[in-house]
Formats: sequence, structure tokens, C-alpha cells
Amino acid sequence: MARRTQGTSAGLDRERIAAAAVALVDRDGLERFGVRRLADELGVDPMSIYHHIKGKAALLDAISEAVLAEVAPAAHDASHGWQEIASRTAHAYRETAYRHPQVFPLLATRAQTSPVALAALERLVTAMREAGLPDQVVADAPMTLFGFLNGYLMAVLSGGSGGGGAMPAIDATTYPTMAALAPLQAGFGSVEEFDRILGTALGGILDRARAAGGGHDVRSV
Amino acid sequence: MARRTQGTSAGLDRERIAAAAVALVDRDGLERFGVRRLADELGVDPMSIYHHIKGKAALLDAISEAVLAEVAPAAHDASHGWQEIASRTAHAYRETAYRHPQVFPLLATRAQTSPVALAALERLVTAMREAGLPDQVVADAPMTLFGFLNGYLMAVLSGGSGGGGAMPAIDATTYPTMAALAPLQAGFGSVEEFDRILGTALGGILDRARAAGGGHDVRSV
DNA sequence: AGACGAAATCTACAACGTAGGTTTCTCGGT
DNA sequence: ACCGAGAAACCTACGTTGTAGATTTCGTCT
Repeated sequence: MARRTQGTSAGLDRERIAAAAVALVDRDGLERFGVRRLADELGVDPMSIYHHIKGKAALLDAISEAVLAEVAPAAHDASHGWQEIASRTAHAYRETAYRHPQVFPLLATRAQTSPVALAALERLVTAMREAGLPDQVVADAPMTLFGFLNGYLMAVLSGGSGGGGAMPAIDATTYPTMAALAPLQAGFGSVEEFDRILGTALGGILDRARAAGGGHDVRSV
Repeated sequence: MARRTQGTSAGLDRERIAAAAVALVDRDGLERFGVRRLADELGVDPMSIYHHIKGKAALLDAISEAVLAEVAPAAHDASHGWQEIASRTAHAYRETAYRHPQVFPLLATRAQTSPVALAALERLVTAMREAGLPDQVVADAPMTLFGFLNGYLMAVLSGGSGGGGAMPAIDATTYPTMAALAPLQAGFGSVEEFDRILGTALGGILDRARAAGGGHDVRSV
């Protein structure tokens, strides 16, 4: 119905396609996503898309790139310490993930080499180095931080888009300790939980830096 | 050719199917995996599989369950401290992941509720609690640890099954710090790297326990 | 022998990704 | 005002996928 009469330039370009693809995945999920459905959404023939994007794999790349670009860059302001930068970046990442839960698996799965991602990492490691952290600790930091972020967010977001917790009622007699701890896991997916775990990760980095006997100003914010 | 003549009981059951599925994914990858190919492999009609497993989703569940069962249970011996248990479990998990790199995305994506997984967690949290760590720290530990494990292993294993590093040559002029640190990321995917990052995570947990002023014996192995 | 439930199979369909060829629009040079 | 070139959109077609539904065959018990 909305399909263009043949030949008229429908104003298709990579950006418009990516935006529509993100919207479609947000709505119907990754499983249901496909070239044909996307074409329908755009009111366009499936094959038209191939003139701008090479194939489905490239389409998925475009989606994750577009979503990643939404991550608010953590204050370019260099006056913040590395922990501040790391925390801001992590929270921005989390918020974007929550905004596009269905897309997130793509982010966690694909190696991110886009300029935005690299620029963010560069800012972080630079700040860490200036704070005097040992080089090896700084070199490991991106993997440590984003490994944790991706794994944690994946776990949290896999629990259905609805709202029900993902914990499937633990049997108290066979797993007594876990059952006893269950109440403390009430805020599953909450910012508070995120902050606690993020704090643990950053604390671990700081701790390792101290142990390795880094530069001058290892302690403090 | 290997196809059974119709009707003979081919001795199909959930276990045999899962084993063949794992082998198939190991060989051809997740993308190429499908019900029909699996049926071919088993010398069986595609529809036969549906008599033992409800659909493709359930098939993927069976795969990840089978692989997870391979994880060597960390010494049931209760004489070890929680850090020992955590470390052993993490290494066993890593080894299984490396044995089935193509399957791993399934493990990281799906919420694990199988008895083996829960039993392992129960052992860990029990040991942590006995060591006197604060309840909230213990409650967060599984997410912290497995979040990190899944995220890190996902990143490492996504770099093609071959052996080439995943780092795509960083431009030294636009990202000077990262370029300077590149040599220190040489052993990408190595046990040493894994140990460093695992140590950071465990250190973070210990640190947080100390800060929260836990029970009696917070310090030490 | 005959009946019954479980297991394996056959048939069929809608949806998918995309290669190859054809039509139509846009636009600069004359 | 015309034309030719190149890009953008489209149509057709093929092989493959997941799986619903009906059908056949087997092993087992009476």
C-alpha cells in the first residue's frame, strides 16, 4: 500500500535504513527481524536495500553502530578523574542498553571498532594513565570493564522485555544459601544493583593498581 | 544414504540428539546450524527430532545444557576457601568455553537454571558466607563473577576461531594512548590475561567486603 | 493374532536471504 | 530541448529454513 511506484527515488540511504532497522528490532525483536520485513516497513522492495548495505550481516553491523552512537559521550571535560569517566561511561552505556534491550545482544557479540567506541576508550585509558596507574592495569581495563558490562547487562536484559524477574524461584531445600540470599536480589536490574557491581569492578582495578605499586597518585577519586 | 529405512527405531533420544547438535555446531558454527542439517547428520528425517525436542529453541537449550554439563565441577571438597572455589570454577568454565567457542554465545545469552549451574553457585555462595562476607556482597557475587566471565569470554572468542588477534590495528596518531598500550595486550586470550582480569574481579569483591566491614575472617585466601 | 501407543516418516507451506536481469529516474553536456 | 550515462529501485526466481498435519511402521502386551 505504502509501496512506492516503481522507479521513484524513495530517498533511501544508509542512515535512514539503519534508523528503521533499529526501530523494527526494538518493536519485534531480533528473531523476527529480516530484510523483507524491513523493506515492508520502509515501503520499499527488499532488493533496494542491497544497494546501500551489502547483506544481512552488514545490516546488523549498521544497527549496532547506530545504537552505539546514541551512547552519550562521557563528559569530554578532562578535569574528571578516571573513575568519574568510567562511571559516567558505564551509566551511559547502561541507559542505551535499556533503551534498546532487543538490540543489545548485537553490541555484546560484535567487536566494536567504530570511532565513537575507540574515542571513548582512548579518553578512559588516557585518564587512567595520567592518574599514574601501572600500564598493565590500564591495558587490561577496557576488557575488564566492558567485559563485565556486556556480561551483566546481557544477563539482566535477557529476562524478557516485560518486567518479570529472571530468577525462576529457587528451591529452598536443595539450595538453602541461595534461597536465603534471594531477598537481597530483589532489585534485579535496578540502578542500585548496577552501581554496586560497577563499584566492585572499579574497586578491583584500583586495588590491583595499589598492589602493583603504581605511580604517584594511585589513591583517591 | 545413511538414512534409515522408514520406521526402524533409530535409537533417537534427547541425549544423543544434543551430543550430535553440539558436534555439529562445533564443526560448522551456529549460523549454519539447523534442524535439517542435524537430521542429516543423524541419518534421520527432520521431523523425527521433534518427537524428542519441541522446536529449535528447545534444541538450542539442549545444546547449552549439554555443554554446561561438561564444566568440571570445582572440587566438591569444602576445605577450600571461596577464592579457591571461584577461581577453579572460573577456569573450568573458561576451558569449556575454549573447547566449544561456537557454542559459547548460547551460554552467555541464555539464563542458566540447570541443576549443575545452580549447584555450583550454591557451593560458591555458601563458602563465601562461611568466610563471613556481608550478605549483600555474597548476593551480588554470582552476577559479578559470571557477568564478567561471560562478557570477557564472549569478546575473546568472537575473534574468529582461527587464532588471529581481534585487535584491528589501532591508528597511533588519533589514539596515541591505546597504541602505546597495544604491546601489553599481546597475549590476547591467554590464560595469563584471564588470570589478571579474574584477579581484578575477585579483588574487587574482597575489597568491597572489607569496606562493608564484614564478619570475622574477611581477609586472606 | 490383533490392538495400541510411541516413534519415525512424508507432504506441504509460508517465510527467508539474495543472485541476476530489467525498468525507471536524475542529471550534466551539448 | 535533447541525449546518453549512471544510479537507484524493482521483479523474478532459486534454494533453504522451521514446522504443522496426516500417515506409516515398529515394539509390546494381551
